[in-house]
Amino acid sequence: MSNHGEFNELIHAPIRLRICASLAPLKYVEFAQLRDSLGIADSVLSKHLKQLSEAGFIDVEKFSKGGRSHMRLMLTPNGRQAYVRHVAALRALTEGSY
Amino acid sequence: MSNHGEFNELIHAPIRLRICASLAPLKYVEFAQLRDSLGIADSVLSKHLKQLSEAGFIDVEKFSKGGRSHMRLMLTPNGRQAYVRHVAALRALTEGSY
DNA sequence: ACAAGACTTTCCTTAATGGAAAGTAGGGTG
DNA sequence: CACCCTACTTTCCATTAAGGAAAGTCTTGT
Repeated sequence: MSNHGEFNELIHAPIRLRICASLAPLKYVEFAQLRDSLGIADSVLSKHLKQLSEAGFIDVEKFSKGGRSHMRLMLTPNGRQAYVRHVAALRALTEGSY
Repeated sequence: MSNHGEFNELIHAPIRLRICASLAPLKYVEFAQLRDSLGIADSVLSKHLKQLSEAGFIDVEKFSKGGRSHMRLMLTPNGRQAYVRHVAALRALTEGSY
C-alpha cells in the first residue's frame, strides 16, 4: 500500500491503459465513444472491459437515451488508485531517461 | 516522424520497457547485470534482446573480462529515439489523469 | 584440443489478443 | 403482447507473445 507506484500488468496492456487514461479525467465515458476512439471491435472492447470490471477497476452504469440502451463506464476508486499508481510507476521507471 | 511521442508496442512490453529504461540513462549495461536486476532467466533476456536488436534499438558489444566473455548492451540512436518517443507518448496519454 | 563460462536456440506449454459471427438482453413499436 | 432493433457479450478461431528448462554454440584461457 505505498503511496507510490506499483506496476500493474492488467492496466499496462496498451488498450486497457488507453481505456483507463480515457476514463481517468472524466466522470464517465460511453461504450460506443470508447470503441470508436480506440478504433477496435465491439467484442474486443467488451472483453477488456470485462477484465477491468472483474478486477474491480471499473463500474458500468446502464441507462437509456433516445430509446436505446447504452452504458457509461467509470473508474472505481480502486481502479483509479491502481491506475494512478501504475502511472506513477511508469514515471518512476522512465525518470531520468532522457 | 513527429518529434513527439509515438506509442511503440515493442518497447511497451513490461520487460522490454524496463530494459530500455535501464539502458537509457547509462552508457551501457552488462547482460548478467540486466538479467539479475530484471529477475528473469538468461533465455528470456536473450530473446527480448534479440527482438530489440532486430528492431535496431540496441547494440551489443562483446568484450572479455577476467578471462570470460561478456557483453555490453546499449541503446542505438534509433533505439533511444524510439524509447524517448514512447515515453513521451505515455506521458501525453496519462497527462491530466490525476 | 579441452574445459568452462556466457549467452542462444529449441522445445513445450500457457496465456493474451484480435476480429467475425452468433447469441442475449432491454426498450420501443404496432 | 409479439416483434424488432440496437447495444453489447460470448463463442470460435487463429495468431502471437512469453516464460523456463535444457540442450547447443561460441569464445577464451590452459
